[in-house]
Parts: sequence; structure tokens; C-alpha cells
Amino acid sequence: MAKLQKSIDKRNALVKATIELVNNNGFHATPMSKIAKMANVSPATIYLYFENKQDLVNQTYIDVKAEYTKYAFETYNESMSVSEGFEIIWKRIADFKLKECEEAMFLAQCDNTPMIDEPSRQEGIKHLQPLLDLWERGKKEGVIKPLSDYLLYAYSINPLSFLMIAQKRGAFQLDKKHIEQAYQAAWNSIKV
Amino acid sequence: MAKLQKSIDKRNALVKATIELVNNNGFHATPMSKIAKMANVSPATIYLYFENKQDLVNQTYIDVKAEYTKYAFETYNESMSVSEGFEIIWKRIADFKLKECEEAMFLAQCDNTPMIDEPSRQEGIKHLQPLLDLWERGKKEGVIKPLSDYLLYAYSINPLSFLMIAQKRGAFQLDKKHIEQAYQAAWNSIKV
Amino acid sequence: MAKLQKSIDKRNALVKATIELVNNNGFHATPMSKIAKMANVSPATIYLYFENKQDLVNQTYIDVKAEYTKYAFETYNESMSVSEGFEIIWKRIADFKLKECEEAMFLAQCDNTPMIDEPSRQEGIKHLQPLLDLWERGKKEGVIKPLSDYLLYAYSINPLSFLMIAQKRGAFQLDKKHIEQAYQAAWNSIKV
Amino acid sequence: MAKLQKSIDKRNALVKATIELVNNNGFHATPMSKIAKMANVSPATIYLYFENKQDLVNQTYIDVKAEYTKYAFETYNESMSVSEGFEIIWKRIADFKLKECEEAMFLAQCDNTPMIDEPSRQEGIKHLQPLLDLWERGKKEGVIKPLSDYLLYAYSINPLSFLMIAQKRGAFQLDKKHIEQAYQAAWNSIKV
DNA sequence: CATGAATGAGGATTCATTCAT
DNA sequence: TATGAATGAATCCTCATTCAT
Repeated sequence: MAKLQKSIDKRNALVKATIELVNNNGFHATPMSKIAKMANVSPATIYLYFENKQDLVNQTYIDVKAEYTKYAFETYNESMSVSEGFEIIWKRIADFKLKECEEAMFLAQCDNTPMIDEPSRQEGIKHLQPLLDLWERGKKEGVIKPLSDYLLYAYSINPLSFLMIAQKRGAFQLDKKHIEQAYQAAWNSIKV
Repeated sequence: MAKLQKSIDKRNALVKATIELVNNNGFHATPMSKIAKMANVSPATIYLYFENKQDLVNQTYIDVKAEYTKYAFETYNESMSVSEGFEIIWKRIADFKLKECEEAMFLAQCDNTPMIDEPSRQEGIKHLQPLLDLWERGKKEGVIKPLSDYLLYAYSINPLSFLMIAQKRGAFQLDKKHIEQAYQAAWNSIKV
Repeated sequence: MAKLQKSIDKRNALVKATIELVNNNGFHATPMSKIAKMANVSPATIYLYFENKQDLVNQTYIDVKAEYTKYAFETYNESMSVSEGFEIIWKRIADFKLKECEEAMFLAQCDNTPMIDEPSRQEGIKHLQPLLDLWERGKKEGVIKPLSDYLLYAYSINPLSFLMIAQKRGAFQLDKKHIEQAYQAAWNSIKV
Repeated sequence: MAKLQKSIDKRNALVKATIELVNNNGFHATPMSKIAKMANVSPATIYLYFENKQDLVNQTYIDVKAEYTKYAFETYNESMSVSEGFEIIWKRIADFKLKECEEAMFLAQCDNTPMIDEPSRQEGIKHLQPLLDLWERGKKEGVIKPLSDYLLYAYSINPLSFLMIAQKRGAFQLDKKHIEQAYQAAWNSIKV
């Protein structure tokens, strides 16, 4: 078990190093050797855990996406009302994007870049299902506007990415009040 | 003058090739040699127009951003009412993002990536001033919510980028009706 | 003894894997890890039986060469006449090259390549002594042409290697009749 | 033209370096960097002339094979009698193998190794056609034994490779007398 | 201005070998 | 004895950039 744990630790260190370095330099400007150094392993060791560089980012993407959605839906359950559920989820997402800034940045970069391959991208999308289900329910109940999920997402969730990046760049500081305003804007844009 | 003209053509060809190749492969996976080939010039020629690769993308970014904002504000003038002005601008932006897909994709990739240097990024932001001025006026007139410009942008303009990317990926198709719904959502989220 | 037996099995498995893989890929394109995998042992285990990769091929070469000559001289004894002895040996060699194709291919590759070190090469040559002795006797008796052993070998034995390789490559098929013709050619070229 | 000549010179230097280094170390033990150094160019320059390492040896093989057969058939013409023609060709081949030792060694290594890819091997074989035609004629005229070309080659031409290698290894010295003996053996083995 | 040949620096990946267990 | 994980040292190849023409 000690051995297994050590292996898991190494894999995690590699994933973490990947996130940080890709955030700061971009995928192709991040050499495997630097990732290895930051994770305190030999470059060759990376290839014990990942097939190649592409596989490393793909898996990192999926890992982070899973962590993100796990966090997002942690306190939500399907017995909640639509509005309550949405608020819970939205605020968890906001929380994640602001607290787990590195992870969120990484996802944003992956989502606007040809750096992740299509299968991994699809894999990452799956995890959002509970939110889509919630919206489906909301539309049936007449609480949520009968719009395409893409529109709902674009107006209620995606803006958080923009705000997170703006904050990361130091352009402006998101405080509690902003969050509340943002939530109101999000809810307004999708509620009937 | 013929010579100058020829030069501008080459510069444009290079910028265009950069956009297309970076869109498809990402910045670092796009070799100068390929850009040169697509623009029908020698690799060495690039260095007559640009200092280096970084300068090439920076200038491409600024060019595209300028084109984008020029298009956005083309039919707007400051004598319009705030609501009318916003609608005009918003729809021009939507138009641009959907028609000039390549350019819009390129901007989206630049905005979520450490691929553009800070001065160029700042340079690109300047061009948005007319929209910020409009919002300022709107806030004074009590027509626009008294929110940070970042929030206003995040909720009224940025969602278009998400929708454009989704469409580019073939995930879904934005039609006239979607656009109108999106506009309503945008306006709802910022109007008082 | 069970343990010792097991060890010999492993050594043999390693030697065998080496032959097959080197035949198909060449010495340097055959990683130790693949040899290990094919022999069903850990890479580290190889180093319990061989000092390093060079030692592994060297020993494999000597092993195969020994097996080859053992086979060649198995049915020969010095009381035979020169012509009878030569025919016996030649046909055993032909037999070996065609039946133990893998081994013969391996020897051919070793003999035309800087892949075996000099001491091992010398070691391998020793085994041919009975044939050289036979020729010596033949020359004394006036049955064999008084030529250098190198010439005798080049014209009577070595052609078999060429034919074996041609056959292995599928270029042509050696049948009984060919063998007999080849034997005649061999004998003609060295008999007085 | 100066430029073109310079290019050809570089290509030739690379081919020559490849022959020498592969002869001494084998294909896989010869790094591109060493080839580059011996040819006095940068490693990157190799890739202006050859697609990759495999292409480099393939082309080297074809080059050398062409040079070899050009030499072999230089003084032969089809109006000669079969026996005269064979002698001419055989002696030119012997000449080549002993004088252009490096080239001949290289061919021998290529021919017994999975180091050349099949298309290039086929390409190399084509060049032998005039000899095969001569044999064909000889068989018709009843001068040459009605054997497979493979057998004829194995017994009349191939032994030279063995002798050349033996000599290169310093095992023995081929002098004029040996050559004549070898020629007799060769001719004896194929003539009716 | 324009070029294509040339290159040095660097990056992904492999592999023989070792070592803790 | 046997192993699988770990690694440093290569190795092939690419690419931004330069330079002679």
C-alpha cells in the first residue's frame, strides 16, 4: 500500500505541475522536463504514468473537470426546488472558480484551445449532466426559460469564467457584493 | 507605391495565415515555416515584417481586435439612446462573431491563453472604449445597472464568445431566433 | 536442483527471445525490456544472468554457434573418407540452416555486423575445427584443392547462408532438388 | 551552379559519413549527430537532404548499390560471349569489393540485416539485371548450368562478400593468386 | 525587398541499467 | 533469486531565426 500510495502521489504531483505550468506558459511552451522537475521526478518517470504529453494533458483535463463538477454538485440534491438547486450549484461553481483558481484557469484554457483531444473533451462534458437535468426540470415546471442549454449555460455559468480570468489578471477584484450581483444577473437571465 | 502595396498584401497574408493556423493548432504548434508557406513567402520574409514570432501574434491580435471593434461600432454613433446604441452594438458584435468566425475564434484563444504579451493585451482593450462610454452614460441615465464594467461585459457580451465556440465545434447551430433570445438575455442582464 | 533448473530455463528463454527479436529488428532496435517481456521475466532479471546487453548477445552468439556446429558434426566421425565426411557435414549444415532458420539468420546477422565483440567472434570460430581438419586431410590426400580455408569456406559453405536468407525473405523456395544441386556445386568447387 | 554543387557535396559527404560510421558501429549505434559532425554540417542540415534516419540509410544503400553495379558492368557489353562477359563482370565485382571496401562492407551489412526497408531493397536488386540476362543467355546457349539464379549467385558472386569481410577483419589477405583461384571456383560452379 | 539554405538550441521520448523490496 | 519502479543519459527530430545571395 505504501508503494501504491507513492505512485498515486507521483501521479498527482505530475498533474498538479502540469496545471500550474500550462497555466503560466501554455501547453506547448511547457516542456516535459520542467513538469518533471516541478514534480520532483525524472522526465522518464512521466512515461510510467502517462503515454505521452498529449495523454498527460488529456488526463489532467479530465481529472480537473471531475474535481470541478464534484465540487459543484456536492451540496446539491435532486429533491431541492429548481431555484434553490440552481442557487446552490451556481454558488458552488463560483466558489470553485475563485478558490481553486489554478484549476479553473486551466479549464478555461483547455476550453478555448485545440489542446485537448475530442474524446477527452466529450468525457469532460458528461459530468455536467445534473445541471442539465435541473434545467430540464425547470423548463417543465415553467421556472426556467425554454432556451437551448447552450444559451442557458452561456448566460448563467460561463460569465464566471470571464470574471475569474479578469480577476486572475489583476484587472479587478471580485468581492462578496460582486458575487451576489453576478448571481442575480445569472438567475435573471434564465428564470422565466 | 506598387511596392508598398505588395508589402501590405504580404503582411496581410501573413496575419491571415497566422489566424488560421493558430486557430487549428494553437500558437506553439504553429511553426513559422508553415505560416510562411500558407502566405506564399519565404520564412525569412516574415522577419521583414515582424520582429519575431511573438511580435507576429501580438500584431495579429491587435489587428484582429481593431477590425473587430471597428465592425462593432461602425453603425453606432453617440447621439443614439443608450438602449438603441447597445442593441446596435450588440448585434454588430454578434454578427461579427458568427460571420468572421476565424477572427473571433482567434480572439477567444488569445484571451484565455498566455500567448499574447501584456502590452498588446492592453492595446487591444483600449478599442472597447465606446462601449464603456455608452455604459457610463447608461448608468448616469439610470438605464443601465450600476455594476462594474467587468460584470456588464461578462453577462452581456462575453456569452457570445461561448456560443460562437460551441457553434464552431459543431455542438449546436445558432439561428436568427437564438440570436434574438441571446440579445434579450444580454439586455435583461444589464438593463435596470 | 529445481531452482537451478528453473534458472536454466530462464536463461534459455532469454537467449531465445534475443534471437527472435534481433532477427526481426536488429540488435539496437531490440530493447532489453522487450526481450524480458518475451521471456516472461522482469528486465532486472536479465542482469542476474548476463552482465549487460553486449554480454547477452555475445553469449547468445556463442550458444547458437555451438548448437550449430554440434549439429553439423553430430553424425560425422574422423574415420570417414574425406568425400563422405564432407557430404555428411555439408548436408547437416544445410539441414540446420533450413530447419533452424531463426538460429541461422541470427548467425548471419552477427557475422556481417559489428554487433558481436571480437573475443566472442573468435570463440565462435573455434568450433569449426573439425571441418578444417577434414580439409587438411583432404588436401594431404590430394582430394581437396590446395586452397586457403577461407576460399574453401567461401565457396562450399557460405553460399548456404545466402540461400537461407533468400528463402527467409520469401524470394525463392529451396527444395530437395535445389539442395542436391547446391551440394554438387559446393563439392565441385573444392574437390580436385 | 555553385550553390547546387555545394548541395550535392553536402549530400555526398553525408552519404559517405553514413557508410563509414554504420560500418564501424552498426545502424542504430550511429547517432545522427555523429554523421553530421563527420560530414561537417549541423544535425538539422541532414533533414534538408533526407526525411529521417531511415531515409538516410535507404538512400545511402541505393546510392552505393547503384555505384557498385555501375562499376560492375562498366566494361561489359552484350556483344561479348557468355564466358567472356562473365569473367569481365566477375573481375570488376571482385575489384570493387576489394578496392571500395567500405562500400562493399556497407552493402554486406545491409543485406543481412533488417536495416533497409523492403522497397529500397527491391530498388537495389533491379540493378543486377544485366547479369541475370547474361545467365539467361548462357543457359540458352548451354554454357551455363540450368540452375536458379539464386543458386548461380550464391556460388559465383556471393562468396566474394565473405572473402571481402574476412579480409577486412584482417583474418587473411586476398592477393592476385587468390583472386584467380576464386574466379576459377566461381566459373566452375556455374559453367556446364 | 526577398529568399532558401543552414543551424544551434531545445524538446519529446526511449532505453540500458539500478535499487529497494 | 526475482522484481517493477525509477532514472540519467542519450537520440531523433523540430523550429525560430539568421545570412549569403
